Amino acid sequence: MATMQDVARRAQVSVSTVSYVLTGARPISQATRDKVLAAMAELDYQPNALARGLASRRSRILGLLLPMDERGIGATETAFVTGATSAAVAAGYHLVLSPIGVGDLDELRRLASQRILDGALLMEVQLHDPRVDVLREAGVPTVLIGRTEDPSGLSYVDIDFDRTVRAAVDHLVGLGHRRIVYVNHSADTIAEGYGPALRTRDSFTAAMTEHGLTPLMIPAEDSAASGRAALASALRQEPDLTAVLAMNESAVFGLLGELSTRGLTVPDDVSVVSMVTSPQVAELATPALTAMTSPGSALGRIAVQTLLRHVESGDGEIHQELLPCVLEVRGSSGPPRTPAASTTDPEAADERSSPGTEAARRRAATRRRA
Amino acid sequence: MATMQDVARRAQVSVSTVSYVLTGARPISQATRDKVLAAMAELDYQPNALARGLASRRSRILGLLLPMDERGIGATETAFVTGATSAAVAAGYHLVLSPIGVGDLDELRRLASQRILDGALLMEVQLHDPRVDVLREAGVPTVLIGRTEDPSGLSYVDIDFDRTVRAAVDHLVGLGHRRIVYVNHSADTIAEGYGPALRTRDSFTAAMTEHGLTPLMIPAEDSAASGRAALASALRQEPDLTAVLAMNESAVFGLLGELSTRGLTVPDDVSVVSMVTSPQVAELATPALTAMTSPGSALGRIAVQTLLRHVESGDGEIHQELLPCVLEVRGSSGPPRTPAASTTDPEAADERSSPGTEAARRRAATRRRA
DNA sequence: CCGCTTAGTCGAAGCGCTTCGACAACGCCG
DNA sequence: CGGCGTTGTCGAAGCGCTTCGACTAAGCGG
Repeated sequence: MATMQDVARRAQVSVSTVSYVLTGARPISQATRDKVLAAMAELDYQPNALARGLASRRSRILGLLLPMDERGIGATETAFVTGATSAAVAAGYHLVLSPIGVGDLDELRRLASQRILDGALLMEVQLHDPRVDVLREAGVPTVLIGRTEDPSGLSYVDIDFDRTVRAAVDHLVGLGHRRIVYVNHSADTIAEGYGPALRTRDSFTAAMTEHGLTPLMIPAEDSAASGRAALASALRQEPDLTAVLAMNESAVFGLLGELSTRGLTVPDDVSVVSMVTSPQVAELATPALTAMTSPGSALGRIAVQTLLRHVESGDGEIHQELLPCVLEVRGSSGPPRTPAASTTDPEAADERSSPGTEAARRRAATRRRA
Repeated sequence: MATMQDVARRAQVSVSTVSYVLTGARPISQATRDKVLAAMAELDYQPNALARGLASRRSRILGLLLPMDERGIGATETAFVTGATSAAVAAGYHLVLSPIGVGDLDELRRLASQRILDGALLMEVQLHDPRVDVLREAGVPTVLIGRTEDPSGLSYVDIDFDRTVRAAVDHLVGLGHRRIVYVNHSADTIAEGYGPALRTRDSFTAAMTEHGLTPLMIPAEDSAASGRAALASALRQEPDLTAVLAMNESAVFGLLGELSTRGLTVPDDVSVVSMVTSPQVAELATPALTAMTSPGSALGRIAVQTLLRHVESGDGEIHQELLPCVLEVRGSSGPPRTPAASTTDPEAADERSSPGTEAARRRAATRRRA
């Protein structure tokens, strides 16, 4: 493995000159630069990142702290990661993921205090996230993906849950739905301070109230079984419901199963809209789910650029940005059968639907199997 | 940030003594050790990983090279990652994930030649994986998760696809199925050299043949739509099929949707077994999928231990190990309705099933909605 | 033509740690 | 009791790089 010494010798210049060619910290004449670059190429020289980091006090490594629960990493997070990675690489940094959640504070402390990371991106941020304090104590510049309860003084990027929920509600209300139930994460998750669950709950309540409708929220664990239970509970509390808005990807599938078990069709009897769901997952369902798609890749890019600004300018000004999810209408949402009669004959319901719509087409397809 | 100098001064010993306390490279008396440890605690000393790495030529960082396609990381991979992480941390190493696929060879080369990693774990290994060569050239010890076509001279851990497929086939044959179709990944994926797709294909053919049955394999893209198409194609080629074995998680859901659309029930009309599928995903389906659960966490642990043996012993002997997935019977598999008549009256089919089995119970539950 | 800035290069001093050789002090053996 | 292997500690020499001060050679306005 060639060192800078070798390059310098071969190019007949001093080590510092080679360094300046690499870093651009001082001007180097074109002739010298060419000699040095040629020597590097011939020796297949690669700078030793550790030595460089030690001398410059900058590792050029960014950490993405990404809790991994047993469910894995969804397409949304993946988009975020790829967006962040390409932004980091473009800036000459490495982006490494570390599966560190709020439970692994010791490992985080090690990572942060050992000066391995120039900066950190925090995913799955909780309202009171101890990781933020650990990083601050260690003096590691940080950008949050999500928000703590009081994010003042912290840079973050996050989904604009308020606009997202409102867009979803508007979509359903626009289709004619009045009885809409919101399936959220579990009560425990909410109590534990999971921001998205809280924020969407509040926005849902506000949006429904503004439309003059009564908000009904049902919590559900992140499991299919719990989704089934949630639907049962929803139908008990609101037998006339015509639409479900869900924040809980795992529960949605159970919910769809339960609808089918009860002989209710989607979207004829009940429309289903899933929040913050990737196209790939939405397409798994039959019919495919109308969903709010998250701007994952853009969030990742913005987060890295913000972080680098902090890293390179020794803590620049804070930057806070919210991006909404965009509505993608698929087969699971359509006009309600009739405002009050959810048990009407299917043929009758068909009469009042515009025959050319996607929803109508799907409904017809679904009926074929009856 | 305190340095080793500070600790040495405070403990009234030399820097090297402090170092020996930390590394244990030479014996230190208990009294001295205590003084040093006390000083470290008082100063909240954390060694600088970069300096340590530079001096010792060992970064104590292991890389997990994990391609991220748009679908994200499944529960299987997650289990692997957590298993690997805890093994690494237990050994005093950091384990960082890097989303590097076969397309990011340049980034991999940077990472490998810059001496940041002591070793690498390679996931989603292809039969001819260029990453292996890059790592070998850079002299980075590597353990594969999966296998290249000719893995001689390389350490790896992998799923024992042969035993896994045979277990799945045995399960179905044991239930009485004779017409079993295998839904694999796409022809492109196979052509591209995706090991699991090839190996399971071959094992399926062998297992079926040994049972005196005719193997039928249908390729499918990793999407629900393609799963639907695959089922349609399967029914065209083998109208009497009673069971589907699937290697393709995304396609399974489309396949289930298509079964339902055609009025075929699971497992009454068709049994479905999914390969290398996590319990979490299996539970998303209705009924929950009988599946082969991968030994993810154990694979991760073994991989790291193998890698560390290479790292610490300057390339020890190679280690190759295969672990099978274990069968978990859920609601999607049961005895076939009748060997030849797939359109028989459901009540008649019930006559010949053992009434106490889980499968029978589920079938009864399913029929309730008719 | 003089002093001044600017471009271009070099040497040396670290960055914070590991590791090697040296050495003192201590039993322990015959 | 003299030589010898252990044990415990120290000082110094790096690891491969960045960066600072210094120096030379132009370039330039007055």
